[in-house]
Amino acid sequence: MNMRQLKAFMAVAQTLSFAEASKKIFISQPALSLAIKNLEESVGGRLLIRTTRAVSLTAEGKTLYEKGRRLVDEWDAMEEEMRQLFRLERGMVSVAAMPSFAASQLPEVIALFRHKYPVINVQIHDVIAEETVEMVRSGKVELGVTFMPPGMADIDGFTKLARDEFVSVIPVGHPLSNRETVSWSELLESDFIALQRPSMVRMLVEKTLSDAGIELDVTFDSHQLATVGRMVSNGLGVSVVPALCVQQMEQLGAKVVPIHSPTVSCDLGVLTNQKDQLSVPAQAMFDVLMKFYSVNANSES
Amino acid sequence: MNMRQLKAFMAVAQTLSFAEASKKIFISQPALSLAIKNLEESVGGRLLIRTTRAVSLTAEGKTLYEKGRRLVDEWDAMEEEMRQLFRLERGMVSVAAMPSFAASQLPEVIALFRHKYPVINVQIHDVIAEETVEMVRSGKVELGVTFMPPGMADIDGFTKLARDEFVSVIPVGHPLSNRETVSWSELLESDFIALQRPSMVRMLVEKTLSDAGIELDVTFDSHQLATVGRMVSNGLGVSVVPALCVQQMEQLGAKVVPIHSPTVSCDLGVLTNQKDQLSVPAQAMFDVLMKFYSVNANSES
DNA sequence: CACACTTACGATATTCGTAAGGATT
DNA sequence: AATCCTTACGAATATCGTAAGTGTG
Repeated sequence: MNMRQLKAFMAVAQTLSFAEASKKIFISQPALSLAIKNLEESVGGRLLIRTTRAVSLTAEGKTLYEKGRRLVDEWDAMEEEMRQLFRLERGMVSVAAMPSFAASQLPEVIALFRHKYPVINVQIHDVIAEETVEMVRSGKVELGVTFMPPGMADIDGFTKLARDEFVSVIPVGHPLSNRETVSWSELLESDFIALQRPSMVRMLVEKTLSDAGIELDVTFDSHQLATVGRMVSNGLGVSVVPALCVQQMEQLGAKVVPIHSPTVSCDLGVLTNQKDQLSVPAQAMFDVLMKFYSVNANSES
Repeated sequence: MNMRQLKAFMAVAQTLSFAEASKKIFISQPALSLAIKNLEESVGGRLLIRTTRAVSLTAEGKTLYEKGRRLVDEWDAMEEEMRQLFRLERGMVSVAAMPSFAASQLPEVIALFRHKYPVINVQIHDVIAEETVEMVRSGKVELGVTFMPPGMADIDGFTKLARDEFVSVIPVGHPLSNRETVSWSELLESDFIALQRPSMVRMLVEKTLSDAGIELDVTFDSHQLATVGRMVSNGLGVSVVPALCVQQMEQLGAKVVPIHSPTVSCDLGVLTNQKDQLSVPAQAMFDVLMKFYSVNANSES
């Protein structure tokens, strides 16, 4: 007994005619006849009663028809679903991203992805950088977008998207707000607004400054980048954020100025769990991310 | 995609090894390899990740494994059930029988059937003769055992089992109780106990007597043959029943004596719905019935 | 080198379509 | 005679097993 035979039987059971059924399933009528014969031999008895003028089901045939209908439907649904999965006409991809990325570039990336694959669902986990790593490692998500801290650079499954140079965020009207660049020492003459720990951005800033022997005095801190931006634009002080967030900060009404001495920089990239191969939708999302940054890089050069 | 390929995939998914899986499903390992390859081509992408040392499932492979497990289980169950149906290792037969048969020979027949086919369930409908015919005609039961009234002899789907000559039932100690035979006129000198209408037995007795110009005066009547028998054995009167019921009447303590002038007789037989072929269990029951009566006929000759 | 999967290839089995046969209306 | 299913048979396709190939630990 095989699926072809069962489908042949179902077609005959529905039409009660070998001739019609054979057209329905696109085989010749003798081929159908043979398929039914073999099916009957396989199960050990008659399923159909053929008189020269009419075809009907035996009691056992009726049983098989009832059971078979569900099975064939499920089979076809499964087959179609598998094809859809590979054609990206169905499916889901789960992505974790650190807040500074989730709030800045990610919506654009998702819009691009969604435009290209309109029926693939995207599950975003907006979590701190450390948890992004953890979620990828544990398999809760397939992709994670985060900064790769310079120290732990040899985790495999990290693909660099771009190098990010941190920039200062300064209120409009502040003495430094129209400068081409500012130095840390100039910046720290104003009150400093930082992200609350634990935060990768906060950590990178602190580490760079402490390496350079500069002391950071944090006047205000907040969990949300948007709050930091708003505080700056209201003149409460200055801050430093990844270049990722330039647009966001400007929209919040603050000025953005590059910093030097020392620069704070970090690699932005995609994490994947190397022991699992990416699903088709995850690979597609990965490609969209890569393309997004390669296009951006080209436009900048 | 076909069932063989799916089963091959399930085996690999379970063992995570082509070599082991191939042993499990009794094909060579290259044949398995090819089956998986073809399955992957059919669905349009990779289901398994093969490194030289380990096999694992892709995300899509996991989906197929989950869906496929149910489907394969249901398939195997269906296949086995169909085979069991034809091997009479599963199934049911529904039989209608008129009360005089249901209460006399039927238990023996069922015991024989059950001994031969211990797992086939038997559904008995103990109904009056007219309803036996109706239940077969409407398909509620596959077989009906009843008398075929002489008038409507050309209903097809009737197979004669035996000719039944009605006998008189007489209390022990009654003047006629030790006779070889009795005539109707002798019998009707005593009070007559009959089955209540509607009853095929009652109808046959009345018809025969009225054809012979004999008037029947019914003193008592009852629905149940057992009650009639008990009433006779308690000396309330005499009755006439099908020869089928001889044993039952004797067990109830009455004497049974053949009658003549005129004899009442009728064909006992099996009704089937000619437009439906019998199911395997119904055919088996039919055969048991036929054998039961051919053996009985032989033993009497 | 050993192990595990893939590819190559000839043999076997299955399935197919065309043509002919048989039975019923 | 027309219709419908079955049988016959050669061709095409699929599947199989053996043997050789490939890549990794």
